[in-house]
Amino acid sequence: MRLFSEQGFRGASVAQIEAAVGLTPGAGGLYHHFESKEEVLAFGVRRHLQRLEALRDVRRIIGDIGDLRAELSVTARYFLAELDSQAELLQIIVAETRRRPGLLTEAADRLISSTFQTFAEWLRGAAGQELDEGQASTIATLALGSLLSSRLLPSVIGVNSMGVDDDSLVSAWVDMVGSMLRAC
Amino acid sequence: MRLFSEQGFRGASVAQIEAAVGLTPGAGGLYHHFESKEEVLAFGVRRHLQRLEALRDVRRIIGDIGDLRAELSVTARYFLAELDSQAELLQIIVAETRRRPGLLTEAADRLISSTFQTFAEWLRGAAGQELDEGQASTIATLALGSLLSSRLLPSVIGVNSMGVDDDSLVSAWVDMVGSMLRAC
Amino acid sequence: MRLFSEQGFRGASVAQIEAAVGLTPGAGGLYHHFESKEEVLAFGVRRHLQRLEALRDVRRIIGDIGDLRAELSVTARYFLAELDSQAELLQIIVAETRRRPGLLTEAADRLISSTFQTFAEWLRGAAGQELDEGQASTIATLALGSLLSSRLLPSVIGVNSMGVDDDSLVSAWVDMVGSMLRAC
Amino acid sequence: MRLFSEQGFRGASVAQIEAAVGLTPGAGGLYHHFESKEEVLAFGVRRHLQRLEALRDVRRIIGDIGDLRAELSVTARYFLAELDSQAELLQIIVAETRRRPGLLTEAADRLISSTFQTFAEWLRGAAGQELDEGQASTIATLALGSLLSSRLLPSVIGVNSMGVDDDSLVSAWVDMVGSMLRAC
DNA sequence: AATGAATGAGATTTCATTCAT
DNA sequence: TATGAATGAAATCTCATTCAT
Repeated sequence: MRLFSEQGFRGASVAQIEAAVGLTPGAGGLYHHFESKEEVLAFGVRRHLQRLEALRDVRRIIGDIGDLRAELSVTARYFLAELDSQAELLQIIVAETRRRPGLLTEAADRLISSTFQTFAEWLRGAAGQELDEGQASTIATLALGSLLSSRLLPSVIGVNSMGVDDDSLVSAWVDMVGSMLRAC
Repeated sequence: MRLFSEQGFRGASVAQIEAAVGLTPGAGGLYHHFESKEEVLAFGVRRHLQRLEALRDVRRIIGDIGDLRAELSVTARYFLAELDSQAELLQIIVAETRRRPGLLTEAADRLISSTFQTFAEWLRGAAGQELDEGQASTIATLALGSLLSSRLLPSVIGVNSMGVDDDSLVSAWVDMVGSMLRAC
Repeated sequence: MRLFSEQGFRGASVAQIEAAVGLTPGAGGLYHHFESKEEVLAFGVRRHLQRLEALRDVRRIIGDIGDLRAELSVTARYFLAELDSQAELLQIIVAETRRRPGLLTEAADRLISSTFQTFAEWLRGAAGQELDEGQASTIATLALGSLLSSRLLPSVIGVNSMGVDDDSLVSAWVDMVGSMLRAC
Repeated sequence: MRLFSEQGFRGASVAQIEAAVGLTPGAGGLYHHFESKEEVLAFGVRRHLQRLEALRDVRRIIGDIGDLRAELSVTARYFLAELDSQAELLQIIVAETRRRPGLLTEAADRLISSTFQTFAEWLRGAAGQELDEGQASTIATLALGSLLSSRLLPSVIGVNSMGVDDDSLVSAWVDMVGSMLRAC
């Protein structure tokens, strides 16, 4: 997965992968363990998603805190941690999803879409009934999107534009989401 | 550029490019016009950046509107338009910058970083002196980041998570930025 | 011919040749003057051989000097001059004859074989009847061969082994050939 | 090496080399054994030079014979044998050194220059102190040059000018070198 | 389970040559 | 006569995959 994230799926040759795990490069030893190069990626993606699952179980344990601001803060930090722990997968998804949809759209959904949806639902719960589905979606899109791109910019595009540290970011983000909720 | 954005730099073969412009694929006709495949990308990037420049000139014409909310609204729509008109370039940047920094980091800076910085400066002007540099950076990161990822998700990752339309998005975004400015 | 001698027949591209004579490289202008790249070489070889002919006419003018040592000295210097004036042709012959016999074996014969034969005949005349054909051939082979390789080594192989100047070389060569003739 | 000597480095295609060793032509099987076509030449040259080394070890065994004429005769035959056993290398050197100096100048030095120098030194030993360095160099140039070109003409230029057999050649050469030494 | 060796397919690039203008 | 443009053929090299050992 490191090789795939650094060099892309085509760029990472089977020989490199073999060398990286201690097999003789170019000898085809990989094919005793995987049917094809594509299967290697599929396996790696599955394993990443399992780790993600584990992380989410932990999240469930934390459960309700009661205080909205605290809850938002934990959510932000948790989402950023998720992105960081899946940085390799994120890079692979960003670079390859459009060209290799089979494996990766599901991963993109599980890593991103589902998070957005879950957050939108949670927002509706937290805000009472006053928030309709469209409003919740909009807030979720803006709120999680801002966190997502704060990770995408440096890790994927290589642009560390503003140099904002995580504490300031999360704190401002909590205020921001809070005021959006209040405004509805 | 279409081929590069769809299939990546390596994935788009010279033969495909030749076929796409009406040359016999695989006959090397491309090399009468460009020194190498890399030069084709370089040229395409340059042309995209020139179009961006033109777009920014138009932006300058709009100038001050006076009303903060209207100004923010124009800014949001303008930034989204920029991203849309450079969708191909954006996809190429996202997929290739880390592997082919030579050509693309400059493009990433011009398309993204500089926009973030300009917006941060504009924020300080709009908010009076009460906004320090760090605060402006944080707001810019969150605000533009949320718009950026609303475009990145569908066009690059292929995830159209929430189905929020642009009008709702911009309207919510203007409220959001407005309240962040007031909060400082 | 300069390009052919420096880069070989294949190595010198038609585009380079065109550029060297002021035509647009790669535009095929050469084909208004020659049927093919091979014809260019053929023409160049012919022109070189004509110059050689001219040089030999000059040689004929000198004619008999009467003194054997003086005659040998002139012969040596003349042969070296011939090789120097045909240095380009010599390099082409050495590098390409085996691969492109059509054009070049005739040139090799005219530049080298015929010189050897003429010299062998001259030797028999100069030595009286005591020299049979085989002896004359042997002496010619050794004598002209030594001069030939003194030019081949630096100009073709790029080895300037011993740094012997032409005057010493010719003087020793005259002694050498003289004593060989006397020995028979 | 046969292909390189017959067709030149560029002329001998990787596919031909593969076919010549029983690999499927054009399948790139060569690259499992060599990094590049150039490496194939480098390896072949190294191997030829090793054989040369071996031949020279044999030469050392012969050592002093005591009789000058016998010694010269052995030297001539040995030098001719060296050239014959390295005929392929010699052809490659002659055709390619100027265009591909990296690999071949060293080979040219080892095959030719060093022989010339060694012979010049040996001459000074054999002639007593009466021979200065310049004289020795001149004699070596003429003497070995004549043998060298007797091989270069047929094998490289394809001109078998005079049809002199080796026995006559060596015998006349021994007389020739002997008289040059006496003349000093 | 690992490897040395091979191969078909395909990549980028070069180039002699042709041709309408 | 010169040129811009094109093309078929071939060159070097890469690589995923297979297979006997």
